[in-house]
Amino acid sequence: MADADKTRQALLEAAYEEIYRNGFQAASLNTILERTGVTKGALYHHFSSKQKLGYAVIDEIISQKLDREWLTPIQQPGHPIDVMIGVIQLAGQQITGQQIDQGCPLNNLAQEMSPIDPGFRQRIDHLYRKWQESIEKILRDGQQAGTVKPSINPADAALFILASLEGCMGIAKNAQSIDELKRCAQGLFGYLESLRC
Amino acid sequence: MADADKTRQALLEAAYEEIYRNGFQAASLNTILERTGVTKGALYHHFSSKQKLGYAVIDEIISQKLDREWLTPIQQPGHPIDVMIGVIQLAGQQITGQQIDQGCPLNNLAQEMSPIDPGFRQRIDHLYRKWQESIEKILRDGQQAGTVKPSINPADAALFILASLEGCMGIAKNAQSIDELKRCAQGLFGYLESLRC
DNA sequence: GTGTACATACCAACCAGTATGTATGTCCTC
DNA sequence: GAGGACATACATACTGGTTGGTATGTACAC
Repeated sequence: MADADKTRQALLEAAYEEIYRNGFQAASLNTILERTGVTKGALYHHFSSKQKLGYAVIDEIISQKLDREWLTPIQQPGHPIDVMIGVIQLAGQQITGQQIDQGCPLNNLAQEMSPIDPGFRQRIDHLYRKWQESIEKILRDGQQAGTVKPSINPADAALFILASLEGCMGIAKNAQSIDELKRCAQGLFGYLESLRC
Repeated sequence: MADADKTRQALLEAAYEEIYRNGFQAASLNTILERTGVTKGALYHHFSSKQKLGYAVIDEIISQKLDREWLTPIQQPGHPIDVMIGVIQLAGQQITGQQIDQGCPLNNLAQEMSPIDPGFRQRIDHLYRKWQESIEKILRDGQQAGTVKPSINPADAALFILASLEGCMGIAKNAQSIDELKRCAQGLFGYLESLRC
């Protein structure tokens, strides 16, 4: 049974890579099978369709990535604005040239799949909502602690911060330029500073 | 020869629709042919490959759309911040539910194609650059006229405005919600106001 | 008679998905 | 504890459909 779990996990990780590289629709099951050494029978034993495999990649791989890289670090103590800038800058430092070119895995799937598959759309929406709420929460906490302007609406600001973040990554992805990402992030930092009390 | 031009134009417009709906890779040439009533021989007479057809859609259809909906309106006289907010609000009013769901045609192609096809990437980059420069120009003019803060860097601010705009549309696309687009745009307007002198 | 603007028929490659077979483990019965 | 019954976890081979692309033919204009 441990072997079956390992097979399933290998499929999920290879599927994530293949989808990240080519998008979901252009992702080839045969390529995933070649990369893992798993056979088609095994794949369809674990996932009843390509669609279900894609759903599982969001629910298990991408969801974990979001947790690890955003939701958890954002909860550290400190001034909300400083914490957010710190988390964004850390992510920016760790990013590779390849990752810049390939963009945000969640946003890639959102732009490709949300108009054509409600199952994808809902799953992505769920993750975006968690992401947004994590920002909203620390803004609200900051308002109570007197470190964030009380005049702003935390939910609306969180939405805009999330959108700008994805926008910056999208622009930098097309420009294939870490420098452009950092220039763009400076604009976001300027906005974040304007929320400071 | 007028007939040939009409055939070519019909192909470009149908290709634009098909690509807008499904993305470039999933766009079907056969569907484009069905919609236009043109035959495959005619298509390959005008475009030597699917790739070249895609390039032409960017260079001719999407480029014109950008001109008509952004570059031209943004040049109207007035306070730069007011002009930009006006143009964005007008676009927001004219948008349909279907357009919300399908997002920005240029950003869709950027996210899908930039990592896997340099020809697409360069063409999209060219349009993004024009877009950004149009914003940069009115900010710079505003600085000279004393209506925009002299402390900001117009090029960096323009980059962030463009990124936020695309980010807002991307988030609203996945949420399939005009309301979310407007809430997100409010955040952008807040940032724009902070540039005012 | 030569180039333009198509039309028709076809092709190999690839796609997701399936039908069938099998090795292995587990559980229950006697 | 031997043995049949059943489920799990695959492996192999195949299918029908679709894809972008091409080879060949033709009508017409200059």
